[in-house]
Amino acid sequence: MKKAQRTKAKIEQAAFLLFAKRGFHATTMRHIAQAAGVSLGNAYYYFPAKDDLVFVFYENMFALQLQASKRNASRSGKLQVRLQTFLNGYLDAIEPYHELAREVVTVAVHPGSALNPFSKQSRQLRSASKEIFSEVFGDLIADHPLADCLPTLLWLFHLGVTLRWIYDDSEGRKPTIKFVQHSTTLVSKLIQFSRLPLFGGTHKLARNLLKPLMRHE
Amino acid sequence: MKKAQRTKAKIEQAAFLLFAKRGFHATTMRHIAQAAGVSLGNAYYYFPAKDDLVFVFYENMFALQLQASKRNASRSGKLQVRLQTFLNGYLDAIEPYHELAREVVTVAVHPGSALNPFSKQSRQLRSASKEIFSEVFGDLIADHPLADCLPTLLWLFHLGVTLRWIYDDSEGRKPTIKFVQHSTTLVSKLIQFSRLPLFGGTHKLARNLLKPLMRHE
DNA sequence: GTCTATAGTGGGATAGAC
DNA sequence: GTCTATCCCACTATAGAC
Repeated sequence: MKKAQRTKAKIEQAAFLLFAKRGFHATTMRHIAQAAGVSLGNAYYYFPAKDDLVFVFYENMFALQLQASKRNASRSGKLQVRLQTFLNGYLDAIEPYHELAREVVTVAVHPGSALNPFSKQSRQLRSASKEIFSEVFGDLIADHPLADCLPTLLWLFHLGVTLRWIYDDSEGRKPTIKFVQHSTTLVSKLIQFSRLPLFGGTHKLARNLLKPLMRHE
Repeated sequence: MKKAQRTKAKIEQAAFLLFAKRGFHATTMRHIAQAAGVSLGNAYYYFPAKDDLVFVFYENMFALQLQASKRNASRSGKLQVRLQTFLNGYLDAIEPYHELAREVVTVAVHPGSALNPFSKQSRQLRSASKEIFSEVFGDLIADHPLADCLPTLLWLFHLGVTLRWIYDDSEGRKPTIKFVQHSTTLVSKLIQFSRLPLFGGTHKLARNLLKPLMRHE
């Protein structure tokens, strides 16, 4: 391993520890540099902005989520139950980072930010996430008239759940659990209903709406 | 008018001009104080944080939107057309602030921020907005089984449209226009469909989902 | 209560020497 | 690649004038 890589890794490790311990805002670049045993300027050499370190942290959080979600996913049963189980597993996995997530959205939502879920930089993460929805729920949606759109829709839905969770400052996240319970029911009902010929006219509409979200892939 | 009010207004005016000219980030408290002809300390006396000035600016944008939207709203015709006209008027009204809006979301989305659309501080704005939806579309939804929820739903929808607009960096905002066209069609179809007895079971679900959003009012 | 002036803290980011 | 020194800015503190 090259020296440069080691230095970079040291800075990342120090940053992650401090982020987890004190949050993003309270962790300064000076803290990170000191904990990593490098100069401030050197930290900036590898990470031109603090947000870049946050992005790497965010990528790691996602990797964690991917693992946990695959583990907890059941491959049989009703769509609603499976969706609920899947999302509950996901929420359990990210629970330790609730405080951090509240801070990260501040940065993530900025249109030019790499952390923004629609950004070019997070394209890989996004594709990987959609892939998971397609794998885990593929058997249930394969014959659906909107089969090509559903992974994207489910990915959007999971973003919504994540947002609800971020804004949930209650003790046991009961409101989020309730939200997941009700929204998965609604979503699976809508998915079922949309199979009916009555909704034939809305399919093209839905596809048009999602097209821009699918363009980067 | 008291001297204090005049000073406060001076600072606000200076801030708004500079925000519009250079953006939030590039405008420093020193600039604002200097342009307003007051000391830095005095600016902080009235606005303890820069974000407080941003919030007042944001409130103003909203007031503008309310006026424009009421002006442009047609009171007859199909729901889809009326929704589309309404939203297009809204988008025209906020168009001059597109650059600024991109910056403001960064602050607004933070769960603890006053600018966050779900925050306590913006309760009045939120109620006023919902009130508008209820006034402008009241005749079409009065007899709907979900009549009590629809203003909140439409308000959420308008937030979604705003977000789409913020992320639209194209020249003439064509993608947003398209989005409004398609999404208003989908939304009005869903509102129509949800009148059918077939959907009786989903009404309680929808109401449960929206309950938390309605609690602060 | 309103306002100025000034000095200082701390943190993000950069320049330039080595 | 790495460091030191420096800049700029949000924000605080304070002492005092009106």
